[in-house]
Amino acid sequence: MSAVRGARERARIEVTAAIKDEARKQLAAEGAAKLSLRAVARELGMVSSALYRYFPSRDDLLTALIVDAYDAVGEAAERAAAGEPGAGAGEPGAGARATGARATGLTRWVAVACAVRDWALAHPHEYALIYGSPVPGYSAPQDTVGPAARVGMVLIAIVEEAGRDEGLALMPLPDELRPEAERLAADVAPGLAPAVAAPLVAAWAQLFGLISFEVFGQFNRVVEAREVFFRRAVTELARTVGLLGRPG
Amino acid sequence: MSAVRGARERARIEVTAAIKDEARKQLAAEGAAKLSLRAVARELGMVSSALYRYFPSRDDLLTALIVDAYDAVGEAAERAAAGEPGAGAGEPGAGARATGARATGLTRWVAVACAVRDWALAHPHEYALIYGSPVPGYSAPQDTVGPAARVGMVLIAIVEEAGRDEGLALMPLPDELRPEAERLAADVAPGLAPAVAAPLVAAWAQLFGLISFEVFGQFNRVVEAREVFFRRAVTELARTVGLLGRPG
DNA sequence: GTCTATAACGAGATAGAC
DNA sequence: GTCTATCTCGTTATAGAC
Repeated sequence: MSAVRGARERARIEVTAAIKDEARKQLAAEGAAKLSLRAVARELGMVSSALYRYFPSRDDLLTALIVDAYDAVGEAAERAAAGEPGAGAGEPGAGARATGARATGLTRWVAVACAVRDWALAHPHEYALIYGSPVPGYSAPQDTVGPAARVGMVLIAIVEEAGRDEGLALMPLPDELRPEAERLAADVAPGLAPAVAAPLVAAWAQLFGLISFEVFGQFNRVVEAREVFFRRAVTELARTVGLLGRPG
Repeated sequence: MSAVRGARERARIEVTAAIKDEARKQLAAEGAAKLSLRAVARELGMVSSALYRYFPSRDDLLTALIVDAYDAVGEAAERAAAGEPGAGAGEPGAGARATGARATGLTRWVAVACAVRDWALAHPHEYALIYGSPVPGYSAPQDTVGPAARVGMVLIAIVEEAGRDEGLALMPLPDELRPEAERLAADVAPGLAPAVAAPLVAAWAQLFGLISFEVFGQFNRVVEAREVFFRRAVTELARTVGLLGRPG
């Protein structure tokens, strides 16, 4: 009985994964707006109504893809922040680990930025799904806000820790921004100094501006040495959130 | 005879404009991926084959919409840089004109950023068309690169002029970025110092990162006081391209 | 209970004959 | 330009296999 349920659940998980994989293929080929349950079913050799056992509607399938994408980029960011390898040139502590020293806030910041960029370049269509134009007629449910926040949380944690361990070199918070900064800090990261909340959100948006321009082709015929350019830009970005120092 | 041709040409211009207007409506309703010549024709009371006398293909209609959008945001940026009103809170020289003084580089920079943001918020679907996810199956022809460059050219001109009139306070150009910066400066703005080219392109991308996050909904439940936050962020951004000073 | 298949609905796109 | 026959789509109801 429990073995049967185990087998059923395993089968269910496998079919669910197959549906999402096929849907991701269509995402790449036709775009999110044209994602079609029938086409997915056809390609899988199923009948369209069978898909409704796994996803109650087309929008629910889209939501699952969006959550998966946010989770994938969030996990890449978390691994990079923790100093795990895999991102290649981006991981922090490549030199510091040898000497036993902890990676600095700046190094971790750049590592996370590079990890997010690497993921985006490797999965441009999933990146477009979450950071590109909204899908017409689709409105994201509450389920997406947690996964969507993961990358931002990683950046917050880096700056928070660096503030404790190394101190931050911040611009003074302008008066006109004080109420917003205090609300933001309280809302999103209790314990974060209001003076760092506003620059941090700005740097977060600006980081994805750099990545979006590269992934969406705005850098064609403009920027050629993209990785070195990106590393330089996000290092300067780190300075605006108070993370000082020059890269090694 | 020439009067007849004049009337014909006037009619052609009017119909072309009507087609593009209807196409823009569909852009808003269904997204660029589902833009269909047939639906546009139906809505205009024409037959689909008649549209082909105005646009040889769906992609040509898309290209026209893209060029129009780049031109519209480019013109908004150029007007703001020239100190023309219309953007509301953003125009430079509001105080300086009264005293007869020229707007500073920083003031003009912020004015351009605000004008681009205002345009984007007023035309979110056209903004998505040019700065959002690429349209699947569509590849932009050469005709779009000129209009696409207009906003960037405005930013370059502001920094160039400020460099002549006020001087710039720049970070030193790192060696690893020197070849790219020199190529970029030579390619895109002869006469621009290589040390400013790289930060300028980065600031350009980051500016659109701020706007995209706002237009695409990433700031929902995160940033509430969006205009004051935006003005602050782009002012700080101006500092990274050597435009110094605090806003008035 | 869990799944798949058949059939159907209303709406819309599409291709081709006329 | 028009009309029609044939596709697609999301979604539901229903019946039967395991």
